[in-house]
Amino acid sequence: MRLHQELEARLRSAVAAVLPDAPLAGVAVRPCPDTRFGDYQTNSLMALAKERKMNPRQLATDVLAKLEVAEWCEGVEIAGAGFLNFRLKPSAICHALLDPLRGGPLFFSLAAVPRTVVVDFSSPNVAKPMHIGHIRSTALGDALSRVFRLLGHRVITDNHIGDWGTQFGLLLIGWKSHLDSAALERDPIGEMERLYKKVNADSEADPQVRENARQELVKLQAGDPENLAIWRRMIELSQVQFDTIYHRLGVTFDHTLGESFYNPRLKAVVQELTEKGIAQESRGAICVFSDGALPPKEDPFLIQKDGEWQPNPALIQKGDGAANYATTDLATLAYRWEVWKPDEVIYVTDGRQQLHFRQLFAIWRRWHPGLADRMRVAHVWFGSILGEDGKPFKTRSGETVKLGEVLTEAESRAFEVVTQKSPEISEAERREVARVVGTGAVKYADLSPNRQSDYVFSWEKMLSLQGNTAPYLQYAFARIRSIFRKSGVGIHSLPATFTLTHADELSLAKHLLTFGITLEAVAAEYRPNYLCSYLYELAGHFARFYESCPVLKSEGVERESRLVLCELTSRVLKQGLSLLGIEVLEQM
RNA sequence: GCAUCCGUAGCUCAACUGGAUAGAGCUUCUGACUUCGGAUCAGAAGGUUACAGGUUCAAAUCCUGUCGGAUGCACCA
Repeated sequence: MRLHQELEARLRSAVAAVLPDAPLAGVAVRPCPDTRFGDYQTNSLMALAKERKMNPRQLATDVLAKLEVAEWCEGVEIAGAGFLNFRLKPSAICHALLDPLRGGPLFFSLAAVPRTVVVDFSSPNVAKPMHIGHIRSTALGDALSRVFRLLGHRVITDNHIGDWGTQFGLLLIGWKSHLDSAALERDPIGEMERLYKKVNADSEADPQVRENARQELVKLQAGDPENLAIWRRMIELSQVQFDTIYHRLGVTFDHTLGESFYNPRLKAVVQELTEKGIAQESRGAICVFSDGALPPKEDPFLIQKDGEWQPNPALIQKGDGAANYATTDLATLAYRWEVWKPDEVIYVTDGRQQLHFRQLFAIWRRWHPGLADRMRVAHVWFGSILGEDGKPFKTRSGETVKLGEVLTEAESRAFEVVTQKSPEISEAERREVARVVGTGAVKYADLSPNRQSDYVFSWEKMLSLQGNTAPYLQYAFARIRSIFRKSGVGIHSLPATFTLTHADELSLAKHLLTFGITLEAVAAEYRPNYLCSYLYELAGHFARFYESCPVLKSEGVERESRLVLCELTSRVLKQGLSLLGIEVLEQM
C-alpha cells in the first residue's frame, strides 16, 4: 500500500471509532496544496461535521485522539476550520522509496477492479490531409489510453476513420475526369485534395455536376465495381499517409474500423429503432424525437424557439434513404458492445459535437435500457486551436495547417537549437535529438492546457524550450543520465538503506510519492494536463535539488541517497513522459 | 432566440471539481564558485478571478441576474 493510502485507512478507522455510522467512502487524504501546512491533509471531517451539524474542530479533535499514524508521521495538526495536516517522517519517506527502487510499481498501484475501455480517437478523413486539428484528438486519446493501460485496465483503441459519405460522389467525378496520375504518384493526398476542391467548385457553379456526383455516390453505394475499386484505392493511399503520421507520433491502434465497416449493419439499426417505436418518419426522414423523460432544458431532442419548446430530432435516415453519422455511430456502439463487452467507451472529439453525442447516448439508452449501468459512455471533448488572431488556426491563404508540416517545422527548429547548444554531437545524433524534441514539444503543447479551453497556437511558445515545455522535462532527464554516466554507478549498486535530510531532497522525494494520485486523477477526469503539471513540478523539484545538493561531490550514504533520488526521478520522468507519448534522450 | 462552454497578472495558461495567503511560463529588472549539462537556479515586479447580488465555516469553482466571446441548433461528419 502506498503511504497516503495507509494514512487514509487509519483515518477511516479513526472516523469509524468516533462516528460508527458515518459513510467512509468520502473520507480521503490528499497532498497538501501548500507544503507550509504539511505533506498530506484531509478536509473530509469538515464535510462530515456539516452533515451532522457538529462542531468541525471538535470532530477533528475527537478523530485525532483515535488516529494512530505515529509510524509514518511526525505529528498531525488541526488547522483552520477543521483540517487535519499530516507531516511525514523522513524515515517513512525513505521506506516508501524502497519498493519502487527494487522494481515495484513506480508510486502507483493497479486498479482494484480492471475495466475494459474502448477509446475512439483521431478519426481522420480519407482523401484529405491530416491537419493540425487532428493532433488534439490523437495526442489526448493516445495519452489517455496509455494511462488506462498502465493502471491495469484492458484498453482497446479504435480509429474510426471517415471512409464513407457524400464527399465520395465529388471525389469519384474528379478521379474519373481530372486525375493527374503523375501527381497522384508524387503526392496522393495533395492530388485527391485538389480533385475534391476542383469538383466542389465546379458543382457550385453547375447543378449538373452536383447531380452527377449524386449519381456516382448512388452507384458506389449500390456496389458498382469501378467506383468501389476507386474508393478502395483512395482509402489505401490515405492509410499510407495516416501510417506515416502515426509512426512519427508513435501512435498505434488496435483497430481501424472506419465508418464503411458498419454499412451492412445500418438498415437493421434503423429498422429496429423504428419497430421499437424509438424512431419515426418525419418530413421524409426517419428521426428520434423526445420521449419526455427529461425536463425540457436537459432534453437533447428539444430546443426553444420563439418562446416554445420545439422538436430537435436526431436523424437516423435521410429523406433519400441513406443513413447518416448518427446511424453509423449507433451501429458502432452496438458492435463494440457485442464484440468487446466494454465497461466504458470513450470518444475523444472536439466540443462542437456535444449535442450529437448527447443525442447519441440518449438514443442508445432507449435502445438498450438494460445496458446503461453496464457500459459507461463518455464524450471527452476538447476546444479549438486558434491562430494568433483568436480565430481558428489557418495558414495565411486560409488553408488548414497540415499536421505533417507542423511536425517537420518543429523538428527543424529543434535541430537549429541542438546544433547551437551541443555542436559536439554528431549530425546523425542531432537529427535524432531534433526528432524527439520537436515532436515532443508539439504533443506537450497540446496536452498541457486544460483540454476544454481553446488555445492559441504559437511556435515561439511551443519550441521556446524553456518553462513548462517538453524540452525542459527532457533536459531534466538528460542531466540525470549524465550524472550516472559520469559516476559509473549502476542502479544495482544502489544501497538498500539511505537517509534524506536536506529540505530539497525531502521535497523531491515527497513529490515522487504522489505520481500515482496524479495518474488516478488523469484517468478519472480524462485530463492528461494534470500529468503535465505534475511532471513540470517534478522537474522543478529536481532542478532545485540539483542546485543545492551536489551528488557526485558528496560522499558515503549521502552520495548514495542522492543517487537513489536521481534514479527514481529519472524513472518517473521517463514513465510520465512516455504516458504522454513523449520520448526521452540520454543526451541532448 | 435557445443550449453548451468560456471570461483569472501586459501576453499564454494552471488551480487535484467547494478548501487554507489564486499559481506557473513568457516579458521586464536584479543576482548565481569560469557549471556533477547555464536548454539551469534564486529574487523582484505584476490580481477586487468580467460585473452585481446570493448560498456557508470556506467560492475562481455552486445559484440568480447583467455584459462580452466561442461553438452548436432537420437530412455534412
